[in-house]
Amino acid sequence: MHSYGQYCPVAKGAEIFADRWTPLILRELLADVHRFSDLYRGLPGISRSLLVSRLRQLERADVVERRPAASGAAAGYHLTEGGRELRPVVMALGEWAARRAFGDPEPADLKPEVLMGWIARRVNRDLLPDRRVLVRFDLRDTPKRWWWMILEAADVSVCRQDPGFALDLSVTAGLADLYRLWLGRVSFDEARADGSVRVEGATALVRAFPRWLGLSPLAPAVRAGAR
Amino acid sequence: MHSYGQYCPVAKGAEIFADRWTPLILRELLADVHRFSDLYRGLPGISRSLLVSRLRQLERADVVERRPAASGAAAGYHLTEGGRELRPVVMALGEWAARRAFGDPEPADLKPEVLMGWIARRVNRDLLPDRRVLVRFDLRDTPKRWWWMILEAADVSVCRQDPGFALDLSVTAGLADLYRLWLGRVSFDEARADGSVRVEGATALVRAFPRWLGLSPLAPAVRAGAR
DNA sequence: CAGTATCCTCGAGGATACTG
DNA sequence: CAGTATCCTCGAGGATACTG
Repeated sequence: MHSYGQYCPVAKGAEIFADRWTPLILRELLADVHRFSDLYRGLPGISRSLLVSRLRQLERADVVERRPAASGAAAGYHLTEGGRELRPVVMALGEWAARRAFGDPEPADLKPEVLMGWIARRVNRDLLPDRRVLVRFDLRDTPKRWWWMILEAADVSVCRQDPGFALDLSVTAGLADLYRLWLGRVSFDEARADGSVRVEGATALVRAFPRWLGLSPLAPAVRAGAR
Repeated sequence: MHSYGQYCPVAKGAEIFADRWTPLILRELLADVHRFSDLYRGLPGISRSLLVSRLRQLERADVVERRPAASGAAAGYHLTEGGRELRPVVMALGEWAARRAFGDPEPADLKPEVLMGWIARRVNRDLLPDRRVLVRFDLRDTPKRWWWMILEAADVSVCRQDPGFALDLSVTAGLADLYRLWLGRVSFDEARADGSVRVEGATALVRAFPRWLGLSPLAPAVRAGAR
């Protein structure tokens, strides 16, 4: 970690926070991603060794704590109390960018596996019905179009193969359209109205789906910036 | 500027903000430092070419605007409206660090010329008397001990030579003590009580001095973190 | 004062293969 | 799954001298 050689809180904070990849690693940890492989998959472009090195730096700064596998619990990285207090910093940065540095998506920034992970993690599980729901996403403009999401109160998981049991809902959208919706650049009503996102299935489920879908925590800021 | 290749506000914000030196440059601009040489002097350790390159990046990001010299006004760098909106981000980072990553000063972090600049810029000029006040600082544990500060409602300036006119106040302190005071780690009363900072001169001026001295904007957070 | 131009260094981090 | 070990590259940025 680079030292600025200044006795100033902004300098000390920047030494810890303002390093390549670190804000994104904190974003993942704040979104309750804890396992090394999940962090790695959520940050395409980082190398395994750089991720390890950043996590070690954050451990030394008392922001992250590595919990070895215990009975029942998998090993993983967790924010300390001090680390959790970085949420307002990450949010302030994201809110600023949502308003001031966030345009329409560039194709190179759109990654189906990243978006599917974001969506799955933010599903409002307490609003789900008392049974397993299977949703298929058809990202019609991508090479590997089909994604399945299994929604249960206990867990939401994503897979690339048809799990084989009965489909409840089918969502059809362009990749950019689904990104725009989840990030709040367009509302569900707008996306439905212009046909960019289509949801099909039993009427009750189609109606419930928008409530299950938890948008990005930055969706309100993106929405405000898009007007 | 490095791209993270993600359509996410935190990523886009980090591309602009979370780069080496950038948070400190923004701190200076937010503190109304505008001239290239003043920015350079406030960031010991940066090279001229790196400062130029960071300022250019911030111009491209629409955060900074370079105003060429006009009649009466010197050339300088100014925050755009979007740039000024980064203040909550810089403050959130500083407040976090003040609470969680800010201990007692390391000798290598203490630089008299930096601290004198900070103090001069934050003097409460509207509380000054209706005349010029000359204050001499004796940083008794540093090689170049003597600093003079000329306080006027219109401007506060620092110099290394005795300006020659009558001295109003004399402040004697160790360098670390003066840093601790200005950053809020100790209060004026505590510093006076333990003798770490001594102020001498006419009684009325000695009484008024603590009100003239505007502490760091992060002093409340440092104070809260130091207990 | 406010930079630019040139040359060069070194260390951050990538690529790849391997491991408990 | 969660890393470590090794080797190597390249580009960010330092040093220095110069300029309108």
